[in-house]
Amino acid sequence: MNCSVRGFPPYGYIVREGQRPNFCGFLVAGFALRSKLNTEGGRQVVGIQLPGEALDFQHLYLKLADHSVQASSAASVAEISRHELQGLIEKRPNILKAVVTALLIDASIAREWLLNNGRRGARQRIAHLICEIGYRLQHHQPAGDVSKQVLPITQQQLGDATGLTSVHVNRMLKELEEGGLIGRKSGRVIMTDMARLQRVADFDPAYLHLCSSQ
Amino acid sequence: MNCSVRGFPPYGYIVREGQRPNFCGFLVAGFALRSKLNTEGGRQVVGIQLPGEALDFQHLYLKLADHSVQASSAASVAEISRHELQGLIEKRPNILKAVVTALLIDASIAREWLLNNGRRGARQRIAHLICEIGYRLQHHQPAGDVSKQVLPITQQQLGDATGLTSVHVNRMLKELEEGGLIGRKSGRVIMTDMARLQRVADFDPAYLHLCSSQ
DNA sequence: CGACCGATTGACCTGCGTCAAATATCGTGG
DNA sequence: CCACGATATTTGACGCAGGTCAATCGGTCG
Repeated sequence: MNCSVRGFPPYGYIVREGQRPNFCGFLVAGFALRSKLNTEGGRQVVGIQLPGEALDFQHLYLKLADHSVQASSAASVAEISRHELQGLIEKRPNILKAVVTALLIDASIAREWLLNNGRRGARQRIAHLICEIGYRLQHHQPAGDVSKQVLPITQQQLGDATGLTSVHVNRMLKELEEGGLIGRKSGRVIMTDMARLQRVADFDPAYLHLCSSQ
Repeated sequence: MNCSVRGFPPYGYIVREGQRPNFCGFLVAGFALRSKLNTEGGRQVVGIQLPGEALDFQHLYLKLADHSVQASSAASVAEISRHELQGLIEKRPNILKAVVTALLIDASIAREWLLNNGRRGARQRIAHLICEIGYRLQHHQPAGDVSKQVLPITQQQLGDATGLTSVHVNRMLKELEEGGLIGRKSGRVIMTDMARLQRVADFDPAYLHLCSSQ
């Protein structure tokens, strides 16, 4: 199998909207954001990818990328040609199942984001997203202690993901901190009290399907 | 192949959130909505399905449904057991490709909805959704004339899909009508001027991937 | 040290929500 | 065909969550 690893700087584009990607990438290290723009320049983050996750199944059988994928920190990406991956899927039921399951989970997360951004107020909305990132981080590194890590997302990015302005995100983070629900470190978030935050956020991890693939 | 057709009344549940669906459904006639609820009872519509589309690929390899699917008019649904569909996918590359492509398009639509609901104002947001429904209707019935049809969605449902209240949807529809951008018939929307509406809505159909599966 | 990007804060404004009442539409049974 | 109830639309008055604008602060990197 032909597979190489490429490095990306922070803000480097891994896939650009409108482009035709010819390989499928897996995030080996670092973090990435999926995003779209409207014509007025508004940016919406439509997904967050953590180390170990796939980046480009989205375009496996489609001609053009409908959104961009961008490194949000220094990142390295393992690449396999799209054609080769298609071959693997058709021959190996295990791989087919893994790929489709990953796609289904991504879609489930997008739907939960729709609910979150559409039907929760700013405080809950931000708290919910923080919970999601915490859960997913923990799942990827069961040994690590999320309550001591600085989350890999800026206030600007939190705003772009929740449909809020960074100014308002800042106000809400201040409140959450004052309530003892989160910690801060030079402007970034630390999940010091997952249990309480989860209650405030109306967060139920079922949609992440962490241990429920069939 | 074992396949039966079932009828559903308006508002009948085809799949319930939290349930384990054991079959995959195809909408033969009528319309369906995908939706999720938060704990305060807020409802978010996360997708709309038109005749001819698949309803349950979402749960092909996942244990539990993360959202509900509900008929929004009288509907009939052709069902095939999930197990049987899994077998077909593994044996027939054509079917695999069709199923994955449908999933990818659904996911692309969800991402566009995130952008729409997060980064556009109420007027644009509603106009955009109307454009999408019009485009998809037209694609499913190339012979029909969308500009004469009443769209299969209520103002309440438009609100649940865009993250707005039905009251505000009503105000915006009134404005759109006064501007000559849409028609109305007993409270429902008619797309009388697709071209102009599209411009107002910042609508670009690329994300529907209507003719761009690989 | 200087430049730059992100976080922080305050003052002010507006788009959309809330509440509530009136009106229209549709399906059902008499 | 009409009366009725249930459901959806429509409208107005009012309030607030979150946006906008702008200035300041802080950390990081060359």
